[in-house]
Amino acid sequence: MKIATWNINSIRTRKQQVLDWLSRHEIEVLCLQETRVMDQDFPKKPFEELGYHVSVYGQKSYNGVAIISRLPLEEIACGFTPIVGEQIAGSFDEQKRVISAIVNKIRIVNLYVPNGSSVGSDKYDYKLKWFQVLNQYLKTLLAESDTEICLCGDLNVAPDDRDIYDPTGKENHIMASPPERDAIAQIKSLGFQDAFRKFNSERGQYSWWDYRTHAFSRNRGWRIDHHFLTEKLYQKAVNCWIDIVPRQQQRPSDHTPVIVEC
DNA sequence: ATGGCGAATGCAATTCGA
Repeated sequence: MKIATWNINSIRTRKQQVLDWLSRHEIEVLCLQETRVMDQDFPKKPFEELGYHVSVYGQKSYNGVAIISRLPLEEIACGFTPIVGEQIAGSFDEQKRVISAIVNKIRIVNLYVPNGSSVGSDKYDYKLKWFQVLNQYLKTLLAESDTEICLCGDLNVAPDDRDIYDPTGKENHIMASPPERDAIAQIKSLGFQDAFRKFNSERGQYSWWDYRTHAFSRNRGWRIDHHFLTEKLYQKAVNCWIDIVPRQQQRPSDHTPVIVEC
């Protein structure tokens, strides 16, 4: 089955592009980030008419995640709280960035990791603290069941220098600073592996390009959208790739879809 | 170093993203 992740930067603006893309590909599960609408405003109907089930967790203007699936979504969990409890989740669910469900016996965890603004800022602190809550969340999921996990989404971190068009100054750059990469390493140490790197070790393949400075036409991008898989699922995976076609279209999202097949 | 673009809000100009 193919599981895709795509930060679409507004479902209102990108609805038709997402529908077209789903119509042209055999995608079983699509994880969306930055839907940027409240749940009642998400256009579920056209996706349901294509034969998908839709589960959303959104808010006005910012953030927002959704899972779109051919098979029914089971054991849906919105936010950190249902998994880790209020004590650990604190106020982190005020921003709608986490949705999870079981599809075809695989637990899908769809994440929109905070961007962090710039190294040393308040938002950067928030990002690092958010990662600590995520760590507890994943530990709990792993301890509670032997279900394989596909963690995917806009992780807003480039795991290594191959994932950045120009790594100069990365120590102080958001999405590449050592504490952010440590957070990614911590997730991996729980038992996750980067699906994309199972099949491709070349540099220069990206999932996000800045709207400004003609970044896309010059391929000045970053690989920040990922699938991290638990061991058995990682072994099962047969391919993982980036589809740059949606980024080439008129009025695109600044991200493009990444797909894993397993 | 700064700003570049695009979306949301809401109707002009500001905030935010990465």
